[in-house]
Order: sequence, then C-alpha cells, then structure tokens
Amino acid sequence: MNERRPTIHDVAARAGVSKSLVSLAMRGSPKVSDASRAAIEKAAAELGYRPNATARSLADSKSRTIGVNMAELDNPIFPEMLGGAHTVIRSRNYNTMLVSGERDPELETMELAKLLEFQVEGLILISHRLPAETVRSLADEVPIVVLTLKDLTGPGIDSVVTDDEAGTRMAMQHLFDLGHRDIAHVSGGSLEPAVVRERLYRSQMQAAGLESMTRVIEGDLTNLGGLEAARTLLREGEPPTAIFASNDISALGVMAACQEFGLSIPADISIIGYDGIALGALRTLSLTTIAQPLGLMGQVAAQRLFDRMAGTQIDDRSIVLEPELLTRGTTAPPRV
Amino acid sequence: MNERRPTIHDVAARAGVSKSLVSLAMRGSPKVSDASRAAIEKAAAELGYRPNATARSLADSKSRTIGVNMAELDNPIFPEMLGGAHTVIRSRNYNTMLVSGERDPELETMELAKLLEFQVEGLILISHRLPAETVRSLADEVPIVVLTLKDLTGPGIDSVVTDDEAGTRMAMQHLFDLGHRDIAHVSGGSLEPAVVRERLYRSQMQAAGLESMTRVIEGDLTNLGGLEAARTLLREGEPPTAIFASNDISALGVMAACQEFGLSIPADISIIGYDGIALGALRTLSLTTIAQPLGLMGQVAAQRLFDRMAGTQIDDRSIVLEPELLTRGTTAPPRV
DNA sequence: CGGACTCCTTGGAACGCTCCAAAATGCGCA
DNA sequence: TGCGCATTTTGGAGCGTTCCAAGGAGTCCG
Repeated sequence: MNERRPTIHDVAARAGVSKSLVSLAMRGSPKVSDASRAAIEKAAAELGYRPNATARSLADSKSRTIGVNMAELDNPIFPEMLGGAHTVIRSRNYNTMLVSGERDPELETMELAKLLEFQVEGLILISHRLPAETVRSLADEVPIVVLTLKDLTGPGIDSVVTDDEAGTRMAMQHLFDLGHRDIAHVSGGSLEPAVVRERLYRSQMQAAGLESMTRVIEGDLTNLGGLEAARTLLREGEPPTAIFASNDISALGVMAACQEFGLSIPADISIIGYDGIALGALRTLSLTTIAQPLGLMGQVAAQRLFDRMAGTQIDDRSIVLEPELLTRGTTAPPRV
Repeated sequence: MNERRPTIHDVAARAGVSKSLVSLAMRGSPKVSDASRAAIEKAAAELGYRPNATARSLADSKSRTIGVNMAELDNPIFPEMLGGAHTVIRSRNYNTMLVSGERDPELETMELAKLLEFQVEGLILISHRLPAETVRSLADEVPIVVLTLKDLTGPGIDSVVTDDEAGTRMAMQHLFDLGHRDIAHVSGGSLEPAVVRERLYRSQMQAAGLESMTRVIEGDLTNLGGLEAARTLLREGEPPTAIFASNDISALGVMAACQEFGLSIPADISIIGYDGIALGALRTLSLTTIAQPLGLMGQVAAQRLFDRMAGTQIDDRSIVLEPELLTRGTTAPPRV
C-alpha cells in the first residue's frame, strides 16, 4: 500500500495552476483552456491522481449513491430485480450500496439507518421486513421505491408491482382452457402478493362454478414449504388434476412432492407457478409460470427513483407492470 | 423531503455543549460525563440528528466501506458467496458497495475505479473479467481478495479457493466406486477452475487405466452450454454410463439433454456436478455434486480482507478450503 | 490608446466531522 | 483554603472537494 494519495493540490502544484482549475478540469468544464487542461491531465496521470468521492460528496452534498435493501437472498427473484436496478443506477453514474437485514426487522432498520448516514440520495426496497411506520419516516428524508408491495404508500414512497390479479387470472384461465376443473392452490402466507393470488384463485374458481372444488393448502413461498404443502394435499386422497402454486420456488417443491407420489408431470398432474425465475426455464424443470418482468421491475424502480430525486412532478405513486404466461412443460390437459 | 439536516453543531447548541463533546458522545467515548451524555442524546433525538458518514470518512479518512465486484449474476454461486461476505462485512460495522461489470472488462475497470474514488478500504472480487495487470495495479492502493481464482497473485492480493484437484478426485472416485468406467466430462472453458477440473478428470481416468474411454465435450459453464454439449455427446452414439460436468448449472443442462434422449437418471446414466448450489438440493433436481462451501468462502474472504486492512502479518496469500461430496439422486451404479 | 467585453483563472469560504493540545472543572487531602 | 491530579470540555486546524465572487488577460473597436 502507498503512502498518502495525491490530492487535487498535488496535481495543481505539478501542473502549475490553482486547485480550483484542477477541480474544474476534472469535471470536464468547458471553461478550461486547452493548454491548462492538457497540463492538468498530464500531471494527474503522472501522479496517479484519483478524485476523492467522499470529499466531493461533502462539498456538493450529493453522494451519488443509491441504497438498496434486499431482505432475502434465497429467492432468486430478488437478485434478478437487483440486476435490473443496478444497470440503471450505473448508467446514471451512481453507485449502489447494498444492505440486507436478514429478515430481522431490527437489524434491517439499523442497516437502513447506516445507508442514510452515508447520505444515499434514494432508497430501493427490493424486499423488506420493515414496519410501515419505519418506512414512512425514512421517506421523510429520502425518496423510496418499494418493489412488489403496493399496500405501503405515502408521501415519498413509490411502488413497482405487477398486476397480480391479472396474472392469477391468466394462470387460472390457462388451466381452465386445458380442461382442468379440480385445481388446488398452494398459498404463500400473509404478504400482499400471496394474499392477492389466493383471493383471485378463489374468486376465479367461484366464477367458474367450481367453488366446491376449491382447495387451498398453506405454503410459505419456500421450496420446502411447497413440498410439505403438496405432500399434505396428496396424502389426503384423490389428487387434483392441477396445482397453482403461489410462486415458482414453492412450485418446484410441489413438483418434487408429486414425483414422490409417483405422479408424472404433466401427464398425471399439471403445475403452474408464479414469478418467472430464470431457473424455471432450465430444461430440466421447464416450469409453466406467470412471469413477472423481474429485471424490468428493477429498472423501472430505479428510473422512478431518479425521477423523484430530480423532483419531477409525477402524480401516481404506483407503477403496475403486466405479467405474462410462459407455457412450458409442466402443464397439459388432464387425463380423461 | 426536509430542509437542511441537523448537524453536530445544531445538537451542540441545543444541548448547550461544544461540537467536540457531541462528537465524542456520538461515538460513545467514556470521557463524556453522564449528564452531558444525557443532554446530548436528548437533543439529538429531538432534532432527529443523524451523523453524516461522508463527513466522518473525510475527517478520519476511513470510509468503513468494502467494495465488492461481481461480474456475473446468472450463476447462483456468486450471490451465495456475496451473502457470506456480506454477513461478515456487516458484523464489522462496515458497508458493502456493490458493482458489476457485466462481463465487460472495460466497464468493470471503470466501476472499480469508482469504488476506489469512494475510498473503499478493501476489495473483494467475487468474479471478474479483469486483466491481471489491472488487478495488480489496484492492489497497490487497497488490499484485494479474489474468490475462486488463485492464479492471480501478487503483493496485496489474497485468494480464497477450494481444492479443485481434491474435489475432482472425489467426484471421480464416487463414480468409480459405483462401478462406472465409461465416464465423460463436460468441460467449462479456459478459466482456472474449469481447467483444473478437466485436467484432473483426465489424470484420474488415466490412473484408473481408462484412458481409452476418456471423452471431453466442451461446455461453457452455462445451462445451455451443458445442454448442447450433452446433446452432441449423446448424438455420437453409445452414451457413457456417467457424466461429470464442470459445474452445477451446466450439469442441469446435461440432465435435460439426457431426458430428451430418453435416458432415465440415474438408472440409465449418472450425472455429477460441481459447486453445490442451493438449487441443486431442490427435491425436483436432487443433483449429486461436489460442494464448495460457498457462503463460507465469502465469509473467509471478508475476514482475510479485514486482517489485511488491520495490517496483520500473514504469510500465505491463498486460502484453500475443502470441498465435499453431496451424494444425492443423480448418481447410482451403472446398469449391468 | 482606453474601455468594454469575453474568457480563464484564482483564493478563500464552505461542507460536517475528527483530532489534538490546551483550558476548565471537580475532588481529595494536607 | 489551597494544591495537585484526574476528569471533562473546548476551540481551532484539517480532511479533499466544490462553489463563488472577484481578479487578470486578451481581444475588438472607436
């Protein structure tokens, strides 16, 4: 490691100009004469000068940093969203500071506090476990965009979601179209998207006159949860001809359970998931699913954040993207 | 959003003490009297004071930030390593600044430059596409720990890897023990770990007197690459009784190809991967593999980095962890 | 040749904090 | 009561930038 890093002063001295001019030149100001610019660039290169972003942030009170919170790493939808957001953030020449509260609200609150101490100019909550109150009070200091949850609103808070009602309708319609009637649902707990999906499952069944066949088994959006839920279901007796799982990784658990029970997919039973994780496209799995545009959601979230930071006047607080049915190998007409 | 944020001066004024004392109190110095501390805490709370980490960094020239570079997001081993590193970084009360060069060396170089401008105190390269020269020159400014690649060494650069030779031996031994002789290998391109795995595959085959059965089909560590490689192999004629793939996601592609060709796994053909991605444990896949301790690798990398930052005298530049055989559902004795 | 511009360049004051040497205060004890 | 020592507290300098008001150098004209 080196001794002291060269500063703007060192460059100025070497180039024989003032520090202010170096500052201007480093930022590409048009006011600097070609001669000075050349001299400064030469001096900077010779010294291996690197601007100190910390000092710059302090001086102009812009950190050029966005804070991203991701509570969970084990569901791949979150890294996929992160990728999208990251791309946009970088393209704006901003940096990403990543924290994760490991599903512990208190820890998470502390982590977010640290982000604010670092003067992040905006916050993206890819997934979080924070009390609404906390988020609202953070929004008082910095604009926030929340992904996948639209129930959390308030001044300074935007959200990016997909239309889960439409998505669930598409899933059910797909199964109906294939001829399924006996359709069970592996639910996903009490968070908003899962609740909406369950509600729509019920109402779609009802609308199709299939209220009596409605079966909901509780899952928790994890692979193991899906596995257990499907096991419970299959132990009960007559298996349904199709299962709609609240998300993809639990759908994969459901698939495993079906295999355990000797059911062939999709010949004996159809399975449809929700999310569209990249993984589901693996030929080995080939999971039919309702895809959310995960990367795009991340991008849109970041764009909205930059709009807010720029103070753009925007009315709606919620961006709703459209899901898409990906018909792959786990759904087929029921056996007759 | 608010007007100006309160500073240490505001707190000082309100508490009726000097800014220096507030500074001391905020950092929990024992030299502050109980009375002062109480007054300061009260004032800070009332004002909603939040220390400015940027100013602090500048003042004591410690950014309390680690830069992490992750070139690829699509192989899940990297997020898993990130998780491990992240945990350690947070536990030291540091922050993680994440960049990704999207496999473009130039972009990546720029991103790393930005990290240095932010005065990160250390760098973890989870995956990268940088020329060795670039990395070496960065290492001149800040300690670096490289994950999975140990060929890149030099002053200031540490690496954390698993023993790929041992791992490959375990994989081959497992197949030999099951009775396999006709074992093919789907390789993974020219990066270090893949090269080592291929070399060891060859030498193990040779040592077992199976040189004539040695078959290497080129893959690229992606799912599609594995799929294509295996298709090529299976089109050739007599399938091997087992395939060793250079990593897990390509092994999943290999599985898909086998299914396409009507081969049942593991009854007709055994498949073993390498990495131990969480995904492979999904009941639907149940991939036998050589697991690298991915999370642990991230943790160890971060720990080593902190050791270097503390200036601890350590001789070895490379930490080698042991892989482990996870026997799951894709390997079995060959049909006789 | 002087004035009015335009174009470049400059020094000093922030930014909000930590560090440091020195000052103030408090306490025990002779 | 006064001295010495330990404990608290303080103001100022400094971290490396940016911002700003103001200064210098040319240039063009009348």
